[in-house]
Amino acid sequence: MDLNSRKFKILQAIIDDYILYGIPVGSRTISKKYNMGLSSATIRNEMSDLEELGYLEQPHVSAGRIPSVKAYRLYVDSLIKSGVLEGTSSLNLQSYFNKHIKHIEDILSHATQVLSELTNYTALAILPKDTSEKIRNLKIIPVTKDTALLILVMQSGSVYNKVIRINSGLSVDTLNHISNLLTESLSNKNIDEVSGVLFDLIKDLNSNRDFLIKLSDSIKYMVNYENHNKLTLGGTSNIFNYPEYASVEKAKSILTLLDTQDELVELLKQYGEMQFTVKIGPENGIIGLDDCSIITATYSTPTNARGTIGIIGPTRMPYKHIIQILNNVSYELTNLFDDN
Amino acid sequence: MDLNSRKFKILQAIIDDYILYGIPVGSRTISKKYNMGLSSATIRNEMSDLEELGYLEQPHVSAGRIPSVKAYRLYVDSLIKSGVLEGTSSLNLQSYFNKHIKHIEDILSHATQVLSELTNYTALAILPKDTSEKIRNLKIIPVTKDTALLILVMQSGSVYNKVIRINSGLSVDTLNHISNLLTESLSNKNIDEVSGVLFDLIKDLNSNRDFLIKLSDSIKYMVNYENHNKLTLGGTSNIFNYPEYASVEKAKSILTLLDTQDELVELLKQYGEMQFTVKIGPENGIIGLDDCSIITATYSTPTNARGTIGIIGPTRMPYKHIIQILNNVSYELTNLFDDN
DNA sequence: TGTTAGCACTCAATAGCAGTGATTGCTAAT
DNA sequence: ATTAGCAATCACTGCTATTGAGTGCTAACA
Repeated sequence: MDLNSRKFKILQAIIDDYILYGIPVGSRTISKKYNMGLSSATIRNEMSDLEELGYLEQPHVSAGRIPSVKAYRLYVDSLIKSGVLEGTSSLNLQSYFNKHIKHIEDILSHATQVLSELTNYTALAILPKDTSEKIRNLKIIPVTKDTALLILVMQSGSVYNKVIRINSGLSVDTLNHISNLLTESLSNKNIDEVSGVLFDLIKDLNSNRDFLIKLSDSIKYMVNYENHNKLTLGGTSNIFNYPEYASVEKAKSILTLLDTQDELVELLKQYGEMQFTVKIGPENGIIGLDDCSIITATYSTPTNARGTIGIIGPTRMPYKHIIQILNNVSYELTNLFDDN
Repeated sequence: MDLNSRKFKILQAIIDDYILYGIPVGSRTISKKYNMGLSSATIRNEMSDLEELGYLEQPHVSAGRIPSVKAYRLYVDSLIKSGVLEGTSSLNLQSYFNKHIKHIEDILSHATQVLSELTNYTALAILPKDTSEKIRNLKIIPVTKDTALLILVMQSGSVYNKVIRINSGLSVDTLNHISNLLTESLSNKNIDEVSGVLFDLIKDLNSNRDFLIKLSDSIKYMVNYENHNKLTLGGTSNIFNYPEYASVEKAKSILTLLDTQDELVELLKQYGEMQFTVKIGPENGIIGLDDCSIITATYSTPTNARGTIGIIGPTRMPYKHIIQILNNVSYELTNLFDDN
């Protein structure tokens, strides 16, 4: 027994119906609504086979059947193979943004907002992390007697800042001097080059050794960790639109996850390797998220750094529709950055 | 008929019991558990009076009674009068923070986290807004041909940054020049003085007029609006700990509110006028938030700018406990800033 | 006059139960 | 290979009876 074309058609009909109504689908429904030219009894036999093959599940014996994760997976794979990811964007994301020039953080926050409105699911995204991005400018501004502010501006316009402790022996002029020296020697260098450059500088200067080492660490820390462990969220409360999360425990578990962020950030980072991912139910690997699907796409900045944007929702999800929207949004997002 | 001391004692017992268990309280419960030395019948009579006075409500005739907003208000007022706000903090917030020097944003975010864990409610806070805060440093860094980054550092170490459009006629050197000039003339000035200083500068320079005006607007915008319209949240999913929000619509409405932020930000700003506020149920004035209480306290930074931190939860709330915790947290928070 | 015991009454909540209907699996006929 | 027919299953619905926590009222009591 294998999955012939008739079985596939029936399975598809069941998935479509279940996605639409969210209640178990019976043989009679398929026979009548999806005019297959087959009686309910025949469908019944096929459904029994499909269950044996692992594509369908039965909540209880007198209920209809619901698609399994395996079925969704088949469905999504065939969708993607059929070219749902192609086609130009009918969406003009640009029009959703006002004309102010914005930071990437603002753009992304806005994009998740838009995405959540378009899909009615919760949207989530992470900022791109670009180790090859070049430093543009560096400045050390004294704040108190023994603290200063380290400000780092990247070529893309990203700004990082961090309070650092300074040796009280360092005068404002010295700091200014170091600041200028560093801007000069670090500009157009990327993060991986910082250590090397500072090492050379230490040799030349032969003073302020500890301070420069600490600076180097701070710079690396800022660029590598700050911002890149933070989820951008949109439409958090959309979760409640679905009967799957009508029970408070379910909703709580997912909202706690969104609150905690860490696990999801890791997931998105991981997914960022792929242009497009669809993780159905337990495929995402997070315990307690077995009945959620996560769909992600990557977007890129002009410097070719890649971030991830996606949505999270119940396993029962109009995959085709959502995939198209997400595809468009990530495409438009990339465009938007190019223009800016 | 007025609220004599016995009635008050009974009312207090009812409130205590209801806060603890969340189910309507009957006369027998009070008579037995709170050994008043009175029979249930007597309590019954008193409860009937209390209902007439507006302190109690009956969900239905054969249920017990629950405290009204008026009752909670009386209870909280008497708590505050009895000096619950005094007494030193037994809490050492400092120990919750690691030893890294942090930005105020990080500290506040951490503080809401701690507060939500201590109270089991959702904590919310806004950053202080200090119009008297002085500018320390200003820098304009070109990013693309026609955009630049405006970076503003305040005396407190707060950093604002914004992408601005520049006239392509402006060279890097000119920008640098303007940047230095502005740092010189604006440092130690507060926001209200920016317009005046720039006006004088325009007269002297007699060029780049439009650019300087735009800069002045940008500066004012950054300091006045950025950051100050953003809620810092902690323990969002704590809402689900309470049977009051077991229904999904309830939970959804409050989470949507937290999502939207605007209304709550306005509220907190307004409450910032007071050292301490307890708004019970409809007293907060937000529609759809009739059955939530909001308790806030102000904290202050070394420059005497005041921010607001608080919690939001169901009307049934252990006010005494929460007020004490919040009082301690705001006190410790203020201390923390002083040390830093 | 305030307090209390007693009692009838109310009503939400719960449990039990029968009926309904959607759906299945199996069998026998086509 | 397909289908009609049928018994069996079982969640769901709606009805009824029961329970029990609670009230208000009245009459007796200190």
